[in-house]
Order: sequence, then structure tokens, then C-alpha cells
Amino acid sequence: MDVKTLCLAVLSHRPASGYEIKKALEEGPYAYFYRASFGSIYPALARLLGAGLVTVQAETRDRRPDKKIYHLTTEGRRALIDALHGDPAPDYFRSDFVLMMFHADLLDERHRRKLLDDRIAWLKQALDCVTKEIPFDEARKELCAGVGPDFVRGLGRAVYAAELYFLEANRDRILGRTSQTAPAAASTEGR
Amino acid sequence: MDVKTLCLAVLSHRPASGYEIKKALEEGPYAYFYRASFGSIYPALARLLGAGLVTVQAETRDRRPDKKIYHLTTEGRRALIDALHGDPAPDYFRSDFVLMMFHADLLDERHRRKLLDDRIAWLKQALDCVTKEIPFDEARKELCAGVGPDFVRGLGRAVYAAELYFLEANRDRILGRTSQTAPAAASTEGR
DNA sequence: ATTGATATATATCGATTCGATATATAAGGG
DNA sequence: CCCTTATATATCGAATCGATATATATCAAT
Repeated sequence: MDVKTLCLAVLSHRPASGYEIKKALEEGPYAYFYRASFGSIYPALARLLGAGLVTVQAETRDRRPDKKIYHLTTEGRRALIDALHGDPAPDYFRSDFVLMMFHADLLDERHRRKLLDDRIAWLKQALDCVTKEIPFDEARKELCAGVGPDFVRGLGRAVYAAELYFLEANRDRILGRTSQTAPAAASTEGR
Repeated sequence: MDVKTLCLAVLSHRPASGYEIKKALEEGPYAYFYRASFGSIYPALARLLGAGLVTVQAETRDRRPDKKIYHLTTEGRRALIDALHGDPAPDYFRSDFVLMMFHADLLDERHRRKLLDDRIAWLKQALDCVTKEIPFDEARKELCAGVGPDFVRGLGRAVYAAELYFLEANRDRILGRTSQTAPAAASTEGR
């Protein structure tokens, strides 16, 4: 699924600016399963505009740069629905954390510990967010309402909780046995 | 982490051709947490060669195109270790499946069911692979040996199992309540 | 014989995306 | 003044993608 479709998806909730689309993708529920940079959002919006799948209205604000609000057209909505009914591409997952853990034998103890601690902290924070339903503002709330978002929230919770549980249950395994520090250091820190 | 580092990581196990690197990334344990295309692997290898982080030896084979085997240099190994000790970038995760489920209200019942069924089947197959330790050949076996790979395998298993469990426990929720087909059709298929 | 599929190999193309940067505005702090 | 953060639009050069090209093999179907 390309960034054009992603923008259509965000706009299916409500009209938004390019910046707001980025925010939804970065801080809203989409952040857990998609991502896009300004470098791809603006050209994608330009293409959507050219294709008649969105329209744009400029809003002038005092002492601020103009704001462009993009609206989904009927054709745009249809294009989105078509795309959502296509075959899903395989998940795209890249994780430095996992790559580093995979090469644990090349890592020093300190770094291994830091990776685990940071990951555990991040998972706890993410679980907190997902569980809480982020009620920051109306636009954010709207994105989170419905059976689909509920389902995805539950899925995210399940997966993050499983990872957290696994990391906490197995951290000693990765910290102890591949230690390359002196045995004395290992025995005081491995326990 | 860029594709250069990824190639160094694969080569840290044993020398390999560009094609073999791709295979390791596509079918070996790396497939679950990284990915790269030929379009990025070959240019990355060229850059690594230019930087002296790898060397290459051409092997002539009868009636076959030459095979280029890339070897990690000492500097290459050092560069890899440095990269692995850096700060991990945030995970990059994109999922058409999750995006589609998030927009379940826009999907017809048939498509929703297909998405779930296919995903569940894929998860089962992936769990099977991860559990089995893929003992296809020596090169593959080598990639899977050690505390790091064990840890990552366990992590993958935990996460996939959690997702599978969640999907099986909640499929009726996503199939039933957002149905937009006639009530009669829903009641015969929802069960 | 040809075609299609699959496999092992190297390589590259045009399109897309990334991450950083630029610009324009605001506010606050050192 | 500079830096940081925020709200906005936009673009750059580098990296990556997915498809394609080329070169070889084997096997199966027509």
C-alpha cells in the first residue's frame, strides 16, 4: 500500500492538512502499523490532487502561513475502498533492536543491557498508550473509534504484551551467557 | 540500519554472493526482522567494496555465469561491530493487513474473512518454521546458531503466537458486528 | 520445437520514499 | 542572539523498491 492510499485512508475520517496527515501517521493509531515522511506525503497529495481523488482548500490565518486542507472526493473514497479490497502485501518489518539482539555475540554487555532496558521501557509506554485510548483531542478520538480500531488496538496490546513478557522472562539469558567481560564481572552482573 | 550494515551482518557468518545474501535475507532467520531487494543489495555491496569493508573473489563455474563471493575485511568487521553498538532506530513496521483491519467498516464481509483466514494460515506456517529451526542446509544452520538467534527465535515465537491467539479469539468480533450484508446472510455466516 | 515455471547468478532502471533541510510563522528560555 | 518546540508547506540528494534485463540450468506441457 503506497502513501497515496495511506493519505486517502486518513482523509476518510475527516479533511486534513498535509501536516495533520503526518501527525495522524506519527502520533495517532496509524503510527503502530504505518509510517510516511513529509518527503513522500506532499508529493503523494500532489498526485492525488492531479488525479481528482482529493480537492484542496486554502485557509488563510492571521500571521501564520496558509493552511491547505485536503478533502476526499467521491472517486477518492472509491479508490480507497478498492485498494482496501486488494491483496495485502506482506508485512514490512525492520528492527534494529532485533538485528542487534540476533548478533548478541558481537555486543558488549553494557550495550546488550541498554538495548533490553530501553526496549522494555518503550514497550511499557506503548502498552500504556494503546490501553488508554489517547483521548487528547476530538480529531484523535475520531481516528480511534469503531470496531476496526478497537480490534487493531487489541491486537497491538496482545503483541506488545507478549514481547514485553518474553523480554522480561528471558533477559538474564541474553545478558549472562554471551558475556565477553571478565568472569568476575559476569558473575556480579549476570545474577 | 542501512543495507550496507545488513550485508556486513550476513557476511559476518560466512562469505557469500549477492544472491546468497538476498536468500539469507529472504528465507533465513533475517527474513523476520529485515528485508532488502537486489536493487539495494548490489549497490550496497559496491559501496562496501569501494570503502574496503569487503573484498570480492570471482568464481568461474562451468556453463554458468561467474559467481562473486564477498568476504568481510577486518575493517568491515569493525564497522559492523560499531554499527551494532549504535542507537537502534525505531522499528519500521508497515502492514497492509492491519491497515485493512483498521478500516474494517469499509470492507465487505468476504474480504474481511479472507484477510483473517489468510493471516491465520500465514501465522501458523511462520510459527511452524520458527519452531522447527529450518535445518535445510549447513549455511542456513550456521545462521541460526547461538544465543542471539535462539533469543530472536523465541521472541518471534512469542509474538506470532500472541497474534494468532488474538485473531482466533476475536475473529467473530470483526466478522459479525461490522457486517454490511443482509441480516440473514450475516446470521448464517457469522456463526 | 516452443513456452512457461523454477532455480542460480549479476546487474540496473524509473518510481517512490527517506531523512534532512529550507522557509515561514509563533512562543519560550538561556 | 541562539536554541528548542510547535504549526505549516515544500523539496533535495541518497537510498530503496519492485520490476526488469541478462545469462545459464532443469523440468514439464503443448
